[in-house]
Amino acid sequence: MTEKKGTYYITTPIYYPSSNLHIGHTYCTVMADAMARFKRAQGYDVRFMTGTDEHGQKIQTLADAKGVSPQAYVDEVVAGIKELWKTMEISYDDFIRTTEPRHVDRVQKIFMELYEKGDIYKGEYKGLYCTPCESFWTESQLVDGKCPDCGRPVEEANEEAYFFRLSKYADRLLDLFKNTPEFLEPESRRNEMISFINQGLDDLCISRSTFDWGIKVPIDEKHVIYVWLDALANYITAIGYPDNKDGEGYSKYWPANVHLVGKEIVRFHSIIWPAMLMSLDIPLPTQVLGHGWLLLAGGKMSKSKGNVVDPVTLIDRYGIDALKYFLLREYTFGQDGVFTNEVMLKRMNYDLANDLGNLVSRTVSMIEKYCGGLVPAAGVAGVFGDEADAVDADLKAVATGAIAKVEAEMENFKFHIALEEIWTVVRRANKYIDETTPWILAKDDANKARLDVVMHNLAEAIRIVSILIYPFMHTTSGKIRKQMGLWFADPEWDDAKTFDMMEGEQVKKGDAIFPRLDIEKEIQELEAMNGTPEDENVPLELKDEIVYDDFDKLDLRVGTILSCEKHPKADKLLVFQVKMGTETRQIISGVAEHYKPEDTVGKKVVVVANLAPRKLRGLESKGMILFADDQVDGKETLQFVSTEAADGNQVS
RNA sequence: CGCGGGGUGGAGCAGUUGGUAGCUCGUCGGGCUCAUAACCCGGAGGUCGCAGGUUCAAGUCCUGUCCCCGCAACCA
Repeated sequence: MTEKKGTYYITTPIYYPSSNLHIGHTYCTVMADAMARFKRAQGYDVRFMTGTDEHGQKIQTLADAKGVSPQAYVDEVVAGIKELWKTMEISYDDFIRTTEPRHVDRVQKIFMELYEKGDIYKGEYKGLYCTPCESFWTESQLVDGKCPDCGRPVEEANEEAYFFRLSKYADRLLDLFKNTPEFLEPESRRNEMISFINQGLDDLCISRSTFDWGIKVPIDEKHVIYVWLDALANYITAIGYPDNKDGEGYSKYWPANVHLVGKEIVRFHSIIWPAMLMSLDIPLPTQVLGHGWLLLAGGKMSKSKGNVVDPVTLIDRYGIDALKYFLLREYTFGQDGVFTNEVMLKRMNYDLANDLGNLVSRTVSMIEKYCGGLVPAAGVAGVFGDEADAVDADLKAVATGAIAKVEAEMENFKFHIALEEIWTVVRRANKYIDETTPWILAKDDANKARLDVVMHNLAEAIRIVSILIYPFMHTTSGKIRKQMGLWFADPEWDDAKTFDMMEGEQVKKGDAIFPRLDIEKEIQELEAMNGTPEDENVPLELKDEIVYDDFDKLDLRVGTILSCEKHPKADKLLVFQVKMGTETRQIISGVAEHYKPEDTVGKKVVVVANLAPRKLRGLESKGMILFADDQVDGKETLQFVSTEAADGNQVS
């Protein structure tokens, strides 16, 4: 029996259900799932949490636009998310939604705890307010002193708001990063956070009164609790805090072992969240891990480019296990990785079909052919000569030694190396077949004893592999075990330490575990599915509709770029002098990374000529040059929107 | 002089405390036929961004320098 260990609490972020999830979310959840299954296999009492963060203005706005209630809106999206996790066989123990009463109630209690500790105070959110837009803006966001959304004047206003004394915890947070470096990994993120704190922490605004889709502030019904307090708290409300401090949930599983998060939200999890916990005076999670992003060759995923990777499509074609294996094996935890169909398909073919699938296939065939389909008994050393003993011993050592390596790598979330370690066993077994040449042994009955030992050893190696891959690919593990005659029980993790456990199992050849893929053909078909079929007229995803009068407000003009230079005090800005008929004016654009200044001179462009002037890093910009997104050699870039018409002419 | 990360054979990456430069793919050649045209072996290919320095010894430490990528700021 695998011995019982302690508890292990792992979380994914709670995702924002403003739209369906993509492969990036899938990636994060797959990692958490693999770790949860791994820890369960090791004998830990695992709590694996995921969920959705459902409040906020954006949801409210989306729901309004669709003409449904916010709750109805999120209900639908969340149902889709749960469906996806079900399809992917994600083994979460609980799924928390921030709109659930259990969460709402506990967040309000947490708010009160913080309030009573004196860490929440009512203050004023000072800003410049645009009444029609109901929005606050900072000085730097304004356009010519006016609302950046509607262009109307703003007024100084103070919105009453509640604040959390984040600044109070700056020193303790710095100590945390210094004394407990493993709290946040990878190291690069930690350094970023330290420098962020050193720039000075402001208190955190934790309430809003400009929208109401949220949890009410218990002492002030005009306010709803803003996202951070609401969302981050899920990690403890989901297990019962503060209600059952003595119960099964919180007292058993807190502090969490790992919060797995994307690099974009590391800051909230490693600064705001610990500060909140310090204030509540409860222990901090052991570790926050920031993973990287999956990027596409053409840049980030976006629906308008038609390059969104839909996990469901891939699962339908290749299966859950192949996709999970690829995600975990291909990418280095913590670093960004580039997703391409070719990389994925090669991984699936080389590792899964060629190495693992073929190993099982050839072994089962031989046991059927040479041993009547029954796994022979173990052999002993010293019978078939030193050479035979040596290869046997090496195979055994590699196979039984893998578990310790896998465990060591998994401690550090090195999924890709852990899987690589397992594949050294697979490769060693394939090599063993070549070294022992069973098909030659089979030609002479005198070698039957040796042949049996060889087949036994191969069966053992495969059995061990089936255990080690179980946390990553449990379905595949089951398929292999069925073919090997081991289907009657779930794999016991610690059995991977022992050789010579099999004898007499009835093997049975089945379908290929991972059929070999025709990579060229698959790529073509995937691309065909992704691209919009020519004859289909699929509506674009657009911003809100406008009326003609809105358009008529724009005064677009043709201009010629006379000169261009880099903005002396900004990296991304170029300063253009544009001649539009009688008038030449200075326009600044944030396109320095796409154009060399000298290459733009003489180009004809279209300008929004009546846009209010605005200072950018000290220089005034009067108008806006139009650009179109483009891709050159797979890299995102911009193109001037150009025309041959004469300078100064109107565009309509 | 904002903060941080990185520059290693054609591609993508490993390289703890300094001691013969590894892995996967590709490529060239060979072996085998049990197996999903899969598997196994071998070769070629790198002055580890550049320039100095410390050391018996540096990809690994120090200094300088060039380039790339994140974060923060301005992206009308």
